[in-house]
Amino acid sequence: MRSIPHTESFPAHTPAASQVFTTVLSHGPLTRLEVARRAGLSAAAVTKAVRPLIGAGYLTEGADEDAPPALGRPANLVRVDGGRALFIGVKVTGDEIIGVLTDLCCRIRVARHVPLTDRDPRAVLASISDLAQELRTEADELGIQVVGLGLAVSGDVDRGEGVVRYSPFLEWRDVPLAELAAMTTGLPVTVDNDVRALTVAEQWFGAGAGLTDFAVVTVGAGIGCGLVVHGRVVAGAHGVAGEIGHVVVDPAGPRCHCGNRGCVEAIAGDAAIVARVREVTGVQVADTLEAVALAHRGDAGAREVYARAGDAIGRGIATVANLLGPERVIISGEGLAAYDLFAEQIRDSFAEAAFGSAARCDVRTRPLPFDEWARGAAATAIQSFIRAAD
Amino acid sequence: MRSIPHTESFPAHTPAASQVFTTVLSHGPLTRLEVARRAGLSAAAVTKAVRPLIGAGYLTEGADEDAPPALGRPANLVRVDGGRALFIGVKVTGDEIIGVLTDLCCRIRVARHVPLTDRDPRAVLASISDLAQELRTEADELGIQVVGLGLAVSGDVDRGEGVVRYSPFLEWRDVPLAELAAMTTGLPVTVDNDVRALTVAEQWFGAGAGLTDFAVVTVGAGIGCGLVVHGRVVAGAHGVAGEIGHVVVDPAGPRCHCGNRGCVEAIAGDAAIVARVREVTGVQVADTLEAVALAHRGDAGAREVYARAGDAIGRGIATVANLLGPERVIISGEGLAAYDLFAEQIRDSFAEAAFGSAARCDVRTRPLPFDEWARGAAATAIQSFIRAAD
DNA sequence: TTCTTTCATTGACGACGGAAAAGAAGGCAT
DNA sequence: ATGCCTTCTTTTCCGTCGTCAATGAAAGAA
Repeated sequence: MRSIPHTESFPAHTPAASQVFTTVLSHGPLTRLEVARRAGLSAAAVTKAVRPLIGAGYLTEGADEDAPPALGRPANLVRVDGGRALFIGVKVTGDEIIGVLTDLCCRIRVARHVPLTDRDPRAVLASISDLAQELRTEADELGIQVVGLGLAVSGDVDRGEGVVRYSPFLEWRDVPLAELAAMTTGLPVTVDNDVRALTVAEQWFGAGAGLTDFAVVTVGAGIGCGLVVHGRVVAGAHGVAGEIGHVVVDPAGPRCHCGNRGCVEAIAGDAAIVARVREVTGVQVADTLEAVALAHRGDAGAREVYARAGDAIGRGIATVANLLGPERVIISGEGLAAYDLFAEQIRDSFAEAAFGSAARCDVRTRPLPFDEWARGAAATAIQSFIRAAD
Repeated sequence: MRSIPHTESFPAHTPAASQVFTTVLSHGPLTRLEVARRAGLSAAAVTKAVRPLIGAGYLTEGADEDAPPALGRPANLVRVDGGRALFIGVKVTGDEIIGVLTDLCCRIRVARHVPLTDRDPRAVLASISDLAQELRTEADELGIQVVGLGLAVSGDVDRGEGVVRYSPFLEWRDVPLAELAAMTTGLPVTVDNDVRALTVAEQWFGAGAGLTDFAVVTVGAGIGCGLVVHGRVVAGAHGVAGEIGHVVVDPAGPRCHCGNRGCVEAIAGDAAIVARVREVTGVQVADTLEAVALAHRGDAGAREVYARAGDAIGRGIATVANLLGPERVIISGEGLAAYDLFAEQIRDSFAEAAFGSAARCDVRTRPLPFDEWARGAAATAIQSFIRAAD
């Protein structure tokens, strides 16, 4: 979180105002009274907090058209005007960067992706700037100002300082990305870990809205996990948290790139699945798509590999549930394309390995469009924008 | 947390006052300025918060006798007057109850334990009442009032409601223990899970003081874990949290009473160790004491069993570290008597299984006197006493 | 029309914490 | 000794925030 340039500031100067706004943001149109109830404030406080926000155009007011006629004065719903401001979210991977233009409600307006050929910070920065500029042009056409840029990078990221401490995929160490991007784009920049960014998006705009304790598990090339405890995203004292991918579920399992054996990722990560399918079936599948196709054609060996992956993921989730007791676990990720192949096994293994009431945790899935990661980045930018007032 | 009877109330009506008091409580005597710095308040606010607390006798003021003479006006240290109020903490196990009388600084003044023959809630309640009465007599002799009672029970406990939802060892279900104990003792009663209570004690008075993210791991008959994330003890949405004992570290391991294989507890719990030592060595050791003795005499088989237990615990801790990235892990428990037997293996396995920077987590041990569990219960009572003002 | 119900607003009020300045209590230098 | 300096502490003033309780507004119901 760093905001050198001044674009536009959010008029929520009090804790109550912030709380009111985020309540409306996460829980759709609400009456002022309902907002008060949810935010634990008095109705008067809400009225006062809402006024300047409506004045500045961030909130709008309107009756609920299709509401059943009820007794008493009709309610006036307060909602966020998504079109009041735009944000850019960019996810940087090892070989491409994905950018989205979202509104204040984190709805994607435009999505773009460009390949990345050079991982040098300066080259990546240039690509980010170009993409951001392109999206700003789109924003200009909509006639709405872009007021924040969020960047999501995998690895150890210090959001507070805006520094990428270490990113294995990009081979970066201590890159002050927020500062650099702020200089080239002139926007307030927020940098965060990709999984945490996705978790923020779920917390504010997704299946985690309103929950104080939940987990997001991403299945794909790597297996990641974002945790929300006591209503806040867990960052870890040393920058590491949510490393469900490197939880060991079988000490006798295959070796992982982290040096251990039987990590979840070493069994259920894309590379592991492809390698194992080749090994078991003898078919030289090139990637997950082919592996999935093989399994879908009914190949017993391939299906077995997916079942084992599901088992590993289910055990990993059970471990999270046993330790933290979240209300919900949201499974997402590119790997979800193969979800039918391991869904059952995930549930079975989870139910088996979850201890006592931990099994009551609501495990659900959520499709992950290719631009969802970038949307997560935008969500962090929105978060910073709203909190910048503090 | 429930306080039907009115004994005495704590005069901290503002958030700042609470924060100031807990800061002084956790960080020993401090100057007002230092308190302000640590609590994130202005010096003026501290002065104002401290006055009524001194007036009510909870805080005292005094110069630091053995301080090196420094420039400027000498500092006036503020400290908690431990003798201002007493608390009773009781840990209820399946076969005995342990009670302690502590002061406001959670220093143990008197400790007692009595065997428990009947696990029926009424019988247990009677024993608790008797023990509490006995300790109150001691308190009367000291001329200090007892202002709170804390009860620690293993299992699923709802602290907010003061209800023991389910305790396997006691075979209790939905026992409104706080209400019952409040009626018979006339004291405000706090009921909490035993491991969480111990964690509260560490957070306020032990190795967790000042940390916002740490874990307490208890090694003994069971393997438990208390977690503090974002400065608050994790309770779990469904009452379950910190079940490190049922994290599976080896799917091919021995069967656990929970139904799975290779849980940490099934490898490193007291019963598991005794059983395994018998199996490996052929010596029919009766309990952990004999098993430890055998290992200390150099029996290779027994030592191997302990090493394996250490490995399981180390892996379990690594899992916690990978998921939450705590600043510190505090290992404690009755099993610590055998610590020399598995310490090395815990460290090795932790270092091996911890991912990246998670290994930087400070893993330390802390001896656990027999009455420490009860002290944890007292700590929760102290916490409730201070917070009751809110 | 008037009452009832529910939602929303207003204005007075009190509490809380911060800023800044003054005060207090010592050492140190001249 | 006297005054200055440093550091800790207190005081006073003030702005902010959020609640309370009363009032207003907008419907349907009697």
